Amino acid sequence: MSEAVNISDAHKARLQAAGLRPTRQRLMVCGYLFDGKDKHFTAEDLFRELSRKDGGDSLSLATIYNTLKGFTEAGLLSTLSVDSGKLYYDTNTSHHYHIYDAGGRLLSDLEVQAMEIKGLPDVPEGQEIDRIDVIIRTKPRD
Amino acid sequence: MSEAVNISDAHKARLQAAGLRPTRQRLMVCGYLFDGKDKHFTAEDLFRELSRKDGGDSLSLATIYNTLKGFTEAGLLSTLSVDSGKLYYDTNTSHHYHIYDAGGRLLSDLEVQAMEIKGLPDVPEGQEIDRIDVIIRTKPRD
DNA sequence: TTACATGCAAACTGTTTGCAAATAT
DNA sequence: ATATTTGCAAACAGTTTGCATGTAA
Repeated sequence: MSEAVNISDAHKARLQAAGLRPTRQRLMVCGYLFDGKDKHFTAEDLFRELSRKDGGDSLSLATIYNTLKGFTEAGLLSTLSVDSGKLYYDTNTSHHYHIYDAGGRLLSDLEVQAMEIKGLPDVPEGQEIDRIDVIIRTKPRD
Repeated sequence: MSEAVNISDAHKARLQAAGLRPTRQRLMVCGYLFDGKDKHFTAEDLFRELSRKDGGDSLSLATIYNTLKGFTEAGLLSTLSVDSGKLYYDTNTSHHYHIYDAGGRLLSDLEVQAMEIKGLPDVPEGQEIDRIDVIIRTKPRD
């Protein structure tokens, strides 16, 4: 029965730990994003999702953009560009790969440790590998 | 001495084979793109590059966009999104991977056959792998 | 001479920003 | 009381499009 309070407290703590003030808007975003399931979405997706809640309280699109940017800088989200044109956010901030069904616009995570990439190239002098992005793109079987 | 004519003829043939009329603008683009070296560039990059030729003749930015789109649909170019926000074109249309130095904004090709990806996941029912995009992102060594 | 390509400007999408009002500390 | 955050509208980047003019076949 005190469930809601506890979840809300967890979000508040998460924000504070990240150095972000727990505003109503940020808590709304947390409430939607951090429910245990990994999510992939654009700013527009999140805006639509939060707007259609009948509660009446909402947030502006500009705040969505600012919030997502802040969360990303604070390490609460990661970003991904599958599309060029729009930026995808991912609640999974660990290093992982993706599989993308362009038709269904469906993006899922793949564990790095399930896959192995052999034959990595030498990187230029003074450089090192930051990370490796892998996107497996699928299409309907002919 | 007839070198220039031959190259120009090759571009003309390439366009015609792709079902595209060899206009002055498309030939200019070919002249810059297909010189044997693989190139990675944005529409803006190409526009700047072709604009600064002192010849005087030039092309509009809209034509650059239309031309690049047409070339891509005709299979003369491939595209790539490293950045989200802008679309990169690649003169290498075979299946290959990339290595990207975000600092220097430098993109290079990697041979698919030099690398091997093990542990590919099962794809959803009725789907098959279209292609796999790999981008190795490098950064200065700490 | 006809279908297609070009160039310009205007439209459009995704994202950022300036600033006054609201809110967290 | 002070520093941040919000929301709006305006600005911005990258890209596409409508339409009159120009060009290839």
